[in-house]
Amino acid sequence: MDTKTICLGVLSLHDATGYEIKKQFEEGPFSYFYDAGYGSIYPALGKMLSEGLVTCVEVPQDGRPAKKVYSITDAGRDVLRDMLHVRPARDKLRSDSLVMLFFGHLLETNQRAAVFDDYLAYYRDCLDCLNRMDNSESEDDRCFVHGMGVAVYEAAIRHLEDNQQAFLDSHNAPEIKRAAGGGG
Amino acid sequence: MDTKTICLGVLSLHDATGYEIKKQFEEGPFSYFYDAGYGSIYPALGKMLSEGLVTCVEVPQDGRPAKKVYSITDAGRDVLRDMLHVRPARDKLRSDSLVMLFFGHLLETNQRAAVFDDYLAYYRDCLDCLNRMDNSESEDDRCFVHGMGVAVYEAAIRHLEDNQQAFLDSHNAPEIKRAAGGGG
DNA sequence: ATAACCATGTAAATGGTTACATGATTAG
DNA sequence: CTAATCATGTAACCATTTACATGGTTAT
Repeated sequence: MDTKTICLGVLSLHDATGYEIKKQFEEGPFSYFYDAGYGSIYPALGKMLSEGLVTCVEVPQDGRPAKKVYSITDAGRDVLRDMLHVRPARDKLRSDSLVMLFFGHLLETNQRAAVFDDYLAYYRDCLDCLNRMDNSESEDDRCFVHGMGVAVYEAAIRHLEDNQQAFLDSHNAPEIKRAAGGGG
Repeated sequence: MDTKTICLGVLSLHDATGYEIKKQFEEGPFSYFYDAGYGSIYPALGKMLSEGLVTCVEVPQDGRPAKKVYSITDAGRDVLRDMLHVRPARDKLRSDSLVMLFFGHLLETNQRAAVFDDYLAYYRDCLDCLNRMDNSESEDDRCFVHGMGVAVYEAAIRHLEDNQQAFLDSHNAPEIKRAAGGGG
């Protein structure tokens, strides 16, 4: 599943410019499970235009470069449908922050705490972002996926909050850890 | 954070072959937040060998190609430490399955149910895999990250289980949805 | 027989990020 | 004045995936 497919998906919901599609990945319902930068969106749009999967209307604007509003075509809808019929790849998560926390013993105390705090703040932002979204107009599909993101972010935040003190303490006083632990 | 860094991380815990490193990404504690194939692991190991970050001992075996057991060097530990001091990139999740469920209305009823079932089964496998792991020898760092994976997978599974019926029903009978909903 | 596991590696192709290039408007 | 937002696009670089290449052992 590449940038082309996901752009086609966004356009199947409503017309959009490349700029607006990016915002969907940043602040919209896609933010939980997909991301793409301008460097992949614009070329994808251009390619699909040449393939007849989308059309484009240039809307001149005062003082700004013309907006290019893309719309999906019937051929585009067919291709999107086909793309949704291939076996999905497994989910792929890559988390540099978790790598760092995993090797937390190699960091200084304050560095480790900073990484932890930033990570927690980051997840809170993600959750806020999902919660800010107006879901009242959404189909059930979208509500379900949105709810999945909320559930996962909440679980992550809860784990971070519940274990923050223990995680940071354990590095500072390893002897105490052994003495305090019941064992078994 | 690239394959080199994460391989170095694995080797900082214990010596390993490329094959064994891959297994760590598949079934080990890294499975939640990192993945890499042979196509990136072997070249990374070769490059690090030439840079003096790791050493390699060839262990001949009966009937099989010689095992190459890699060990991290002091220079390797320094580089790893440095790599852990750059600002971490944001987490990146890519989920084809959620894209499919998001556009579930474009799939046939049985296809949609199949994607859903496979996704739930996949998450259960992931959770089982983490739970099978022996964590008793692990440091607190590792336990914390392991616990994060468990918490997130459990939340995802709960959401999938709790909403499966409603998700599938909503597509089959959209009129009923409207009639049943209290609104507001 | 067949599949899965052990074990390594390369080359081509794909895909994505980052830096570059441009430039007006609006809010602080 | 500065930063952010709106708005598009290319080129170079980087990283990863996939297919290819090899081949014995063990379990079903």
